[in-house]
Amino acid sequence: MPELPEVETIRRGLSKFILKKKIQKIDILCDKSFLGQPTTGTVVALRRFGKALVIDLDNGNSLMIHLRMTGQLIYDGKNHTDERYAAGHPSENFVSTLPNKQTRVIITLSSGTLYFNDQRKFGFIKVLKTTEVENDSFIQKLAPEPWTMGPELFYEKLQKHKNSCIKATILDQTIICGLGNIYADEALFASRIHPERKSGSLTKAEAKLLLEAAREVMDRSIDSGGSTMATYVKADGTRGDYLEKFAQVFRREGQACPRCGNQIIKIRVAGRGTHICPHCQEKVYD
DNA sequence: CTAGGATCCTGTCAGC
DNA sequence: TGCTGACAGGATCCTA
Repeated sequence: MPELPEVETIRRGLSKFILKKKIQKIDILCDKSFLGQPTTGTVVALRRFGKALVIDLDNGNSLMIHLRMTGQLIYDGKNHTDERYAAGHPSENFVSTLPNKQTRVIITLSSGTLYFNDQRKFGFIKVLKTTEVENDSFIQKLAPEPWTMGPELFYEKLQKHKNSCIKATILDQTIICGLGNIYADEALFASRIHPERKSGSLTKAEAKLLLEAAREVMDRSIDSGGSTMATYVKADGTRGDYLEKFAQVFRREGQACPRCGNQIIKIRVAGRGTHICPHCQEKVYD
């Protein structure tokens, strides 16, 4: 669920609450959700690699966290009058009482508690040596993010995967890193490209437009504190408002296209729900 | 090697 | 009300 902008929002927000605090105890409520041996240590840094968050400790260990579809990180102050910062999968009940049915890991800090909730158990926390983080198989395979990838390289990559749908291609984190289902749809709409176009059919100009659109939609989301769904809340408990304010097509099927007024429709591409304006995003060239 | 589909898991919602 | 199937802001594994 959380895509790059949400994880970046979490990284920034959570830093305020857990930096310099010591992990005193880790309780694992679901074995599948925690890989490696629990560790203690003081939080010295929060880093992000694509959609993965890494918490570095002063004892040489790091916690790599991937929220996947339904993960959520919630910081709760010592008593419930303190700040609470929740981010990830949007869900009111995730935040209401803690721990709850979806709580998988509880990290007790020198002050406050960090809860890892995850309805579908796809996400995980993994203990790694700090020196090995960048060698982790997932992190190691990540492609550059849209801001650091040049349009020429992006175009080359599209040619290499010329027979797959452009949407599937930009969702592949080993090709370009950071986009998920929301921002893929938004970037394709912004650049007027139909998600089912073969990647190899994009012109150099279109590839450049798409890359720039990816940067823009994610910049905008980070600036507004991530996106919102019924259950999404930011790290400080306030809601991100990307979907409400900025999303043009995602989850807007049946509504009028903000650009041309035609009706936005929902289709299925690369196994994912996909939102397009069939008028703005013509399926040409195939 | 690429491309597409199934799969991990829990919960919710639409349609009988 | 109760059942059923589809679907979900992700990534990996298996197959052809």
